[in-house]
Amino acid sequence: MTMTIDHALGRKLERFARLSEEDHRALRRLREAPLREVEPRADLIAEGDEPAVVRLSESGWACRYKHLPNGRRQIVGLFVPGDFCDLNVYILRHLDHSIGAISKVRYYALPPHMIEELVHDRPRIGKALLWNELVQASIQREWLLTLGQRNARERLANLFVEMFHRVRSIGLAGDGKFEFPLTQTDLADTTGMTPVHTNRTIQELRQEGLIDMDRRHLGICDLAALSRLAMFNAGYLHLDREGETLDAAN
Amino acid sequence: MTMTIDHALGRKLERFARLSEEDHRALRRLREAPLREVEPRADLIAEGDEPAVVRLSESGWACRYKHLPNGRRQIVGLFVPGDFCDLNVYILRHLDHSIGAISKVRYYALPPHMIEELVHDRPRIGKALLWNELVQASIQREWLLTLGQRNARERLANLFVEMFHRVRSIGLAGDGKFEFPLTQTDLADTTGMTPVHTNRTIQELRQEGLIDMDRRHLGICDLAALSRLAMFNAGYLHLDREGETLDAAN
DNA sequence: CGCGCCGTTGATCCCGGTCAAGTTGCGTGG
DNA sequence: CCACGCAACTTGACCGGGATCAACGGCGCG
Repeated sequence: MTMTIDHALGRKLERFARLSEEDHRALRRLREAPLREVEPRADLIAEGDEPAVVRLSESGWACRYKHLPNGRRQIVGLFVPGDFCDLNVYILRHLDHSIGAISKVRYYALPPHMIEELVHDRPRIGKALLWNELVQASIQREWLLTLGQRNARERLANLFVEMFHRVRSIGLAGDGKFEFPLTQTDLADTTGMTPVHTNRTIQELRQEGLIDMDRRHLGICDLAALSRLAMFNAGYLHLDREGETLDAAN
Repeated sequence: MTMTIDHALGRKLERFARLSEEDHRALRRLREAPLREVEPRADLIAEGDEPAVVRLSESGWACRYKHLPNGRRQIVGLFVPGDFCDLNVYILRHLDHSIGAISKVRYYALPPHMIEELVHDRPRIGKALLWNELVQASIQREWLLTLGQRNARERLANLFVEMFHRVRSIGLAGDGKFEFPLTQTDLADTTGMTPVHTNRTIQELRQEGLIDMDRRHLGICDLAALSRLAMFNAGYLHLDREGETLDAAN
């Protein structure tokens, strides 16, 4: 079951500001941009490239990652449908990281002027986009906390709970079970651990009845316990409808 | 030796866009905002507070940090003079982290409308500020790479080289020696290690003739070797004058 | 002059890394 | 329909970087 991207995106942005019918129309117009498709494991854009377009994910999962010269890889961000991969980075001359597809990804390649016009014509959307970027930055800070201070079980637990909330917020995980296409190696590169230890830790969580995970699905069996283990603090996702005040009627 | 903040800030922003005399005048006017002072170890703002002003650091070092319920602390960002602590976060309802002073910090408390007017009146400054935020985000990504994939020596080496470049870019470290007020405990909270291991690792780097560090100064003795050890890749700081094109004359 | 923070040192432990082999499952082609 | 191949997952044995626990020394400050 797929959903149109302006739907997922609109749904996300509405967490910050209630959008008018006109706003939603403007978002739907983003679908006029070319739709591109990349296979799993392929790059959307690689480090050093000059970013020319803004990528808006339509379906599939992708990740932002960086390499060290010794070959080690760190995933520094995950994208689900409705996420902008690089809303602003076209400002920078060269990209300092790469973006790769995890599952098959389809995305809209928006020319920067399209964003600039959208922000100009629909200031409430512009503000919501800024808010969205701030949430992304907040997630990055939480990931720093995770890598610096959480142990193996806490790292995985926190990632699972976060992604559950993020996927649910776009309406794709109502029942606690959702598509989760990361391999254990991807998980290892995300949590800064080895694949072997990632595997063993996942098995622990499984045996304790906290999660139910197969090759491409993740089930959260005991959200409360998992959140407690992770020391999950929902605040950083800013899930509460912060922008009740910023109403379309105003 | 202190320097006026608009000087440090202007210098930084000019890495992206050449500013006109009018632009510089507008930056200088930021100094009309109230100047506040906080003692070392005190907070500028704490998690959960409602951010009401934009803080522009004038002198001293500060850090952004997060706590886990078990008491562990992670520093997720460092601020030197001329840095905005939270250019945009007043958009968010509640702060998801705290900002604390490391040395004595003086900062301008800018009302949000002052920034909004500045960005509106001087679009080139607005664009330079956006660029500056993107560089901050890039630094966060590199820190994720550090915490996930670098070992103890590499972590410290990378931090030292990064801060050297950042301090030099505001004109405070011409000779490779500069003020560095972090305690070893602060360093431990930044690198995700224990104070004990931080201490031992610093001693290694000292004995190898890479650094020269006393209670509040850091000297980079062998920048090339330290950069190599850290696998430092200057790209993420976007130090090259990226915005030659965005000239004030245009 | 004494208290507290910071840096230093030593002894010991353990979480997670490393190395090395399987095993399972799925897509591909004969 | 089966054989093959590859990628992902699993398991076991061992190792080691960094954590932990516990003192102690130095220096800045009241």
